[in-house]
Amino acid sequence: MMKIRSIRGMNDLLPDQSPLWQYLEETVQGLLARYGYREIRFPVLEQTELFKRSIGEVTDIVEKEMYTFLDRNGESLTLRPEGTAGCVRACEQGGLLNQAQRLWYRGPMFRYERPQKGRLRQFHQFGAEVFGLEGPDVDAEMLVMTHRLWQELGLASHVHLEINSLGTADDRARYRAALVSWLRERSDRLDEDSRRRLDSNPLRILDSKHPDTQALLADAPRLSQHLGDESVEHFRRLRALLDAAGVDYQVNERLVRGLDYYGKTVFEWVTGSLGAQGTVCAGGRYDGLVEQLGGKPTPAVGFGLGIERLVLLLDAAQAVPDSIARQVDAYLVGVGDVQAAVFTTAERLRTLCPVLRLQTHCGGGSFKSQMKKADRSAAALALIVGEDEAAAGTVTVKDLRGERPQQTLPVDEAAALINNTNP
RNA sequence: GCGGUUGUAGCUCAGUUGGUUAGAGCGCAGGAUUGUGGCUCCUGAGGUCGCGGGUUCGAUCCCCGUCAGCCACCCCA
Repeated sequence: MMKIRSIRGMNDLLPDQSPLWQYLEETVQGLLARYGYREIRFPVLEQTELFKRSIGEVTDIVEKEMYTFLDRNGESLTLRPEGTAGCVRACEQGGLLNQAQRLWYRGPMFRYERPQKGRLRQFHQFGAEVFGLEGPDVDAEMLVMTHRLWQELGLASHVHLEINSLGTADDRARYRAALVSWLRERSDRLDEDSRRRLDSNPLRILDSKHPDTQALLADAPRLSQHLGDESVEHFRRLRALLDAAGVDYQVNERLVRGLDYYGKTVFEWVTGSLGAQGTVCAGGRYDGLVEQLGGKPTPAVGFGLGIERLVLLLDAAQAVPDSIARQVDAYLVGVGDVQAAVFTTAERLRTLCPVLRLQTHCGGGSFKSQMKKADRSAAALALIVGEDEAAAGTVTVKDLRGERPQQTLPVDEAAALINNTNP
């Protein structure tokens, strides 16, 4: 019989990897909480229309990368390709947008793409969104916060920040017209993909990887010269705040981002250590989106952070903390016919040592093999209950990693010892 | 959707210019050591050589197809 495999690009997280994910998730969540962000959860599945209206009809995400299918009643549904649209929908529906909100979420996103390093069909993101604040102070706060994250994760030397301003919708429309007419006169020098984008999404031509196209663009009209006073001032103040906070950045005029709803501030944290998919965290301002989805005009900024990419980067940067290797603090073994005593001892210890991660050996086997398992578990302590201990109500505490001598103590005293010595 | 590359043990990989029982290291299980793990030594389990077809006396090896993984393009976190 044919074995069933997981769907392409949808990976399992096996237990050897999950401690690293937990470490990362706890670090990020802790940081968000320290900046006053609150968690929001919303479905993985939404009406297709939501994504078409927010991401943009002619973006690649909507055109060819969405997991879309018909529900039993004929309604078109889509597995979320990103979080912002659903977050806005949920906030609007939940009546949250009549005041400022700092929110975060985490979970799987889905895009029908060819998998490669750092890119999966089901991938996982943290998202943070702020509503009701015009910035640029919150824009800067987000960058200061993510900057702190890299420091806490030990990745500060592996990422750099690129920022740009896309201006207001009007600024962009004027620039788009100027760029398109300029490029059209030289369309014979454009690569095929870029020529196609002339009609669909001309700004994306700016960050084409094609060398000839990049060379051509050197003389093209510049977005920065089409920004209105408001956008220029917003960007200037953002840079001043970053300077004051000591956050290094590069202004990248070619940084345009792929989703239609961005305007004014856009940014990417990029690493060179991950191959072709070097963007680890990216986002920007989207002041028009809430209104576009039927709400009141509401300024907003947000970013997404790719968990898989961050896990890869932690490995590449050798920034995985040693502490996650130990998932069990103590391993309790039983010698002889002492099963009842094993359980009562273990339960007593779990009551008296509430933070102790205590694994009891099950499945029998020789004392020697049980000790071997205790060692392999990476536990710091082996706890031994033999016939003698069972009869006396004691337990033997053996330090597997350090120099402390082995001791046989009444269970309550052993618990006190463990509480005093175990981290 | 296009291109490149790789599929041999749980993992990392040897191997055969086509020839009997396909190997190693790590891991796993047991033992040397009947209440003490790690180090050492011994033993053992574990393989449709991705799948299907073809050539051949004979294919893990050669040919064709197919599937999957990886990397890259496009795009994005």
